[in-house]
Amino acid sequence: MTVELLAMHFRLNPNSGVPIYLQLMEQIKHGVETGALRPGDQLPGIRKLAESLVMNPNTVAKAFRELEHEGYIEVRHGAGAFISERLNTSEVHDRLDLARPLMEKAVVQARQLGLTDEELRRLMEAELLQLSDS
Amino acid sequence: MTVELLAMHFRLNPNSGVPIYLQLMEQIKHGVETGALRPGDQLPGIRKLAESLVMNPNTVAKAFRELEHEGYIEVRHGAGAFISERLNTSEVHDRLDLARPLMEKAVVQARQLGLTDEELRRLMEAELLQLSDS
Amino acid sequence: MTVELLAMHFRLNPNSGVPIYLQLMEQIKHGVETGALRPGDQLPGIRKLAESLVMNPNTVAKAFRELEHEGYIEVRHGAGAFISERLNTSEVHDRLDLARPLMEKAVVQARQLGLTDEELRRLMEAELLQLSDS
Amino acid sequence: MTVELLAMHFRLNPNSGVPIYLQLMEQIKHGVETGALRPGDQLPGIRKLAESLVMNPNTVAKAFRELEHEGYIEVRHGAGAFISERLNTSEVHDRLDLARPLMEKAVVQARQLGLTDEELRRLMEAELLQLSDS
DNA sequence: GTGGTCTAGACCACT
DNA sequence: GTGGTCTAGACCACC
Repeated sequence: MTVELLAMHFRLNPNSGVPIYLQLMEQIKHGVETGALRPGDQLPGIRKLAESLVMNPNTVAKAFRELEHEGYIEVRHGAGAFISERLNTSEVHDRLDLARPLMEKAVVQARQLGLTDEELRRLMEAELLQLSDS
Repeated sequence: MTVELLAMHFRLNPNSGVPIYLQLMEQIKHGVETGALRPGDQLPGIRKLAESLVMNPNTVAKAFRELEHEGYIEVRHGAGAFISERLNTSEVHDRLDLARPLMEKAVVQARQLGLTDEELRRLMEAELLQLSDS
Repeated sequence: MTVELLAMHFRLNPNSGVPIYLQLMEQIKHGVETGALRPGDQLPGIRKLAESLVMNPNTVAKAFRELEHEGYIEVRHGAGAFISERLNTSEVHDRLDLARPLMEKAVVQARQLGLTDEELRRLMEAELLQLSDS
Repeated sequence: MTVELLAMHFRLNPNSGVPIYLQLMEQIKHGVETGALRPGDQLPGIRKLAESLVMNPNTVAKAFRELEHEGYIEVRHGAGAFISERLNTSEVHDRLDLARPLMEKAVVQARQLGLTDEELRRLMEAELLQLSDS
C-alpha cells in the first residue's frame, strides 16, 4: 500500500485529552494489527508526516521512538522507519478478524441505545476488570 | 448499600498510565450507571477513602471536585459527598442493562482469542471512529 | 545519601560525541550498580537537576524516560522519579565488587604503559567480541 | 597478509547503537594496533568491502575518509587504500602486548561473574574517570 | 535524503 | 512543585 494514502487516514484530535503522539501510535498499531501496515513497510519520513498531519516533527519523532521501544517499528538512522519484520502479524490478524464482528455488533447496538462513548468505554473497562479478577 | 463495601471494590492501578483520580471517577460513575451507587447514597469521606486506597487525599478531592462539576455527586459542606438526587438513573440503567450482555459476550470472546486489553481498546476505538464518520 | 551530593558527582562532557542524556543515564545506572543510588531513593527533580548540570530540562527528562523504559527508575507523575524498587541490586553489587579490582588493575597498568582511552576501549571491545564468538 | 581474510573477520552489528562506519573504523584501527594490518598493506576496495559487508559504499567511504584524516591509512587515487607507512606501529604493538593479558583476564573474569557488556563498559569508564581526576 | 540531539519556552496534568 | 506535552528551530550524524 502507499504510505501516502495511509497518512490521509489518520484521525487526530488535539482536544481529546489524549496526547497526539499517543493517538498516532495507536493508529499505527491498529494499522499493523489490521494488516493495513505490513512488516517491512516503510513509514513516511518524520518531517513529511508531521507536515501532512500539521504537527511538530518532534511529536512524530516521539511516537516513532515509543513504537520502536514497543517493538512495532524499527528506526534505521539515516534510512527511515519500517514496520518491524519480527512481528508475528498473521496471528494477530486472525484473532482480530474473529473478534471484530462481535465487537462491531456490540458497539452498534450500544450506540443505537443511546450510550455515550464514555459510557461504552466504562462498560468495557468494567468487563475487563471482572475478567481479570476471576 | 454500605459505602465500606464499595470502597473495597475499587481497583486502582497506578501504573496503567491512566491518572488515578480518573480511575476513581470512572469507577464511581460506573457504579452509578449500574445502580451499585444510588442517588442519595453517601460516599466515604475524603480522608477515609484516601487512606483505604493508599493515595493522596488531594487526589480523592480532585476526583470528587470533578464528579461534582459533572453533576454526579453533591458535596455538602461538613456533611460529606452524596450521589446526586437529580440524576435520572433509571434511564441509564435500562440502556446499560440492554447493552451489557453483548459487550460482555464480545469481551469474553476476545479474551479467549487471546487479544490483549490494549488490542481490544484499539478495536473498540476504531469501531467508534467508523460510526462517527458515517 | 543526599541526592544533592550525587548531582555534584556527575561528570558530563558535551563535546565527547556521546549524547549528554546518554552520559547522564550511564552515570545513574553506574550509581545504581555501585550502590550509590539505592532502590526507593528519589532522584532530584528534572528542573533542579537540569539547572545544577547546566542543561535543558528536556534533556534530563529524556534521560529519565529512557531509564524508566529500561526499568532502572520509576517516574510518578507529580511526585518525582525514584530508583526502581524491583531491581535486584545486591546481586549486581556482588558481581561488581568482585570484578572491579581486576579491571582497576588492568586500566591502571594500561594507562602507565601509555595507552590512550581510545586504544583501551578498542582493546576491551576486541576481547568482548572474542568471547562472544567462542 | 591477504585482505580477503581480514574482511571476513569484521563483526558489524547494525543494532548496537554504534554507527556502522565507526565500528569499521575501530576494527581497522585495532587491526593496526595488533599487527593484523601492517603499514603498506592494501585494504579492499570500497565497493568490494561494502558488498562483502552488506552495507552502503558511502558508509565504507566515510570510514576510509575518517581513517585518512586520522592518519591511519593513505588513499591513493585509482590505486586503493593502504595502511599508512608513517605509523610507528612497533611502539603501539609493545604497549598493547603488555596490556592485553591483564585486560583479557579482567574481561574473562567479569563475564564469568555474569556482568553484561554494558556493565563492563560502565565499569571501565568509571575507572577511566577516576584516573583522570587524580 | 533520512533520523537524532539539544535548546528555549509555553502550557497543561498530577500529587 | 512535580513531570508531561507540544512547539519552533538550530545543528549534527548517518546512509
